[in-house]
Amino acid sequence: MMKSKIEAKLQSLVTVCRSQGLALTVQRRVILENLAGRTDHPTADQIYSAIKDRLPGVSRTTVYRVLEAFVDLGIIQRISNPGATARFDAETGRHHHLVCLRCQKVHDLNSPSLNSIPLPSRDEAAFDITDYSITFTGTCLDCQAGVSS
Amino acid sequence: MMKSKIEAKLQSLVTVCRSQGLALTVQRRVILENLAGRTDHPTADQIYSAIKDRLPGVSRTTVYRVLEAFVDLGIIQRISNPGATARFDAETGRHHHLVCLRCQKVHDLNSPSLNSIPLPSRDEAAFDITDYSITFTGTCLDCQAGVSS
DNA sequence: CTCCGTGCAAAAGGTTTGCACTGGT
DNA sequence: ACCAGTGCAAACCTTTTGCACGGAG
Repeated sequence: MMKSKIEAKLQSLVTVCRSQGLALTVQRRVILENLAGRTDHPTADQIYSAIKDRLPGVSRTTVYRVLEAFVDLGIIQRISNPGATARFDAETGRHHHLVCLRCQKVHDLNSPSLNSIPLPSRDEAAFDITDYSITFTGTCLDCQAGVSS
Repeated sequence: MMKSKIEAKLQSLVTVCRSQGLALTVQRRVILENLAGRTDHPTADQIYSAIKDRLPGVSRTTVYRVLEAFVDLGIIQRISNPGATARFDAETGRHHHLVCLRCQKVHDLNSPSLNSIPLPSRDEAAFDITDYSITFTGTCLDCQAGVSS
């Protein structure tokens, strides 16, 4: 029953690959299976470590490439902001961010109503929450106007 | 009037430095002034590029070190998840994340009430929002239990 | 005067790229 | 058989670290 989630993922991989004419390689299957089967949010390298036993000779490069392909296909998600380089903000109060998926710019959003959403309880989250920030993703008006390639 | 925000930041820098016995160097002032004066969320390198005219001979290293110091002092904020390495998630539906500031692990949080917060309007945000994700920061129960160094 | 902070250079990740080969369709 | 996908090695980019000098407190 927990397994069906993994299988659903693998199924969508099959479907997407078929429709896009992409190769359904062992590497892709194993990588997706591994990622779908864990609840932490591994880095590429952690996935590499986890699968290299089952897939001897697999290379780190492949893991990176496969993960990137999956993200493009919408099968998996990359968390952290795009570009993965640290960004800094002089605004230290609680505020939120609008990340443009096209140009990757980050805009601030101050909205009082968003600054007091009900926090999950310590018990519900199994976590001691001290703060939060909402990241909205979408397209900024500039990018909508100048529709480039 | 817009300038007072920058000055307030510089003022807090002065205060903090005094109270902590830290040096109030030109580099620190210029870097903070630059960051406080822009609304994008620059990377360390973007700040470096911006200030190297006004501060010839400044090194990238210093920018990194100063920014890190500011983050520690609570004067500025680092956005993107800690560690800055990309993490992947097979869960593509809307869900939220609990990031432990101590061990940097990322946990999922599914909470129906958080999945339907009122989105800012397109006009309010000047942005076409397609999705969002809330990142809660704090300490996970494991880290609270095993209080390590 | 004493250290903290800086600059340089080099190291240390993490990620990407070029090229030849292998394997899926 | 063809072309996408893979593996390897090297390149690349961002960030960190060691060490000696210079300026702030």
